Amino acid sequence: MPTLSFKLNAHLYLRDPQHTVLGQNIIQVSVQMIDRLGFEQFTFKKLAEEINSTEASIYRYFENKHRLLLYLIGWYWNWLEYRIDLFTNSLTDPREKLKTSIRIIVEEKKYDQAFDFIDEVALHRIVVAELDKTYLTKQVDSDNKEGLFGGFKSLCKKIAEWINQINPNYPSAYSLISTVLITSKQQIFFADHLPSLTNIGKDDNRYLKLEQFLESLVFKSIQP
Amino acid sequence: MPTLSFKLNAHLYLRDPQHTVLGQNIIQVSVQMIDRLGFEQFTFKKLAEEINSTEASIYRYFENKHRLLLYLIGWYWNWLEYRIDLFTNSLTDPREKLKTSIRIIVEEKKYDQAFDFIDEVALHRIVVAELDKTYLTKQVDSDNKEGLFGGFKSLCKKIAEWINQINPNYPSAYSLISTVLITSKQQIFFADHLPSLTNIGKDDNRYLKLEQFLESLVFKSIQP
DNA sequence: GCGTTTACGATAGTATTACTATCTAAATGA
DNA sequence: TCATTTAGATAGTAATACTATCGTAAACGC
Repeated sequence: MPTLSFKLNAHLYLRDPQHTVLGQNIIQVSVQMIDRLGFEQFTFKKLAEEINSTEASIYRYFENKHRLLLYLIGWYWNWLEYRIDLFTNSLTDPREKLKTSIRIIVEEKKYDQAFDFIDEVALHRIVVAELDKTYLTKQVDSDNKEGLFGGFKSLCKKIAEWINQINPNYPSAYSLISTVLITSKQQIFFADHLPSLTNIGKDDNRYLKLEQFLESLVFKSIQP
Repeated sequence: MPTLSFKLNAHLYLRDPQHTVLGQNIIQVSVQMIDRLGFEQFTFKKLAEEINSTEASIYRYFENKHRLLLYLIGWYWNWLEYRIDLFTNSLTDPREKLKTSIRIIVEEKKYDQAFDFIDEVALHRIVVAELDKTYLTKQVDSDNKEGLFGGFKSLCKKIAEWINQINPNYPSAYSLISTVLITSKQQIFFADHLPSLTNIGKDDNRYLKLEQFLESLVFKSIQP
């Protein structure tokens, strides 16, 4: 199986981390560390120690740690969209495409061999815990102008268009799908930490329950 | 009209800010400042300067700024629940109660004279922008054990019970209502900053559109 | 094969943040 | 009146999020 890579918005980084050993190291180890420490406790200094490099060297790749988070989560959305493309490719019915998308959005993530040096399982946990921090900032407008949220928007648009094919009169396709994308992470977080805010448990079939919840939410909502 | 106050979980503060002039000042001015600066840029030092007090004095009321945010947002949930109680009190049909709740959750907030020294309009903007930061932390579990999220949970439970009265077989009442509570803030944020993720605009009838989106989401979902 | 760019490690330094500690004065209250 | 509570004043600390400069080794172009 060939190794793939995504072309991410060039404003996300100063030097493309996919092209060098140090860059790949930064990505790989930062995923582990943010997953372990949480984004607040994670610093470039700690990362530098772990990869036997220096703070200054990391700053040559990323302007700051917020951009690194945007990069990682941007990568995640690209990866999700790639997977959705992969599995909807052969389908023609937009209902089937939508259903498949929801399954892929929700499904328990496994390590994807097609992408070296990214631990998708840890990255998924990062998205669950840190996603909202990417846009809940005072610089959201300037970040957005630079296109740093392109991955999320692109995915949203793709699925919203299928919804509009199913029911052209449904007026809230974008709201519905952004809600689904975010809720799919949030409900997992609640199940783990604030269980009285959810009906999803900690058991093995949590992903199935979540899928049923969201699938019914979406298909009932868009029904004419 | 009498002035009311809420009894918040005592773990939220070290000294009850509602009981002293300094405390009330801390609350009132921190709402203005967090609204203006955002939670990240807001510091106890800046607050102390603005109210002509000292950092040390503020630390006598709140252990840290995260607890202050939890306090303010806890206050907000209490206020929302109080308003929902006020308007559903006279209703008997759980469908009506649910519908009214959604209206109150979504509605454009106005200054509430019943509560001195809290600017509900600014506080609502804080909830829109900062809510997720209250629980997306590494200490969420210990915060939760201390009951710091009680306001959110209480509101969730109340509304979930109405859903279960309407359709006892709907299996995701808690997930649905926590989704609605959070989405109601998120979609406003998207409308202001990431408009391609929502169908809600910046226009005057945004609250009406949001209400229709969420009302249809909820009632179609719980239909047997 | 020689000069030049590039990459990166090493080191130092800075303003700010999020506290903690201690001391004193004024107000309160029994 | 005396003890306690409350808060202002001041000082200090470890950590964070950078910025700046320097030296060197490898790679790259011609």
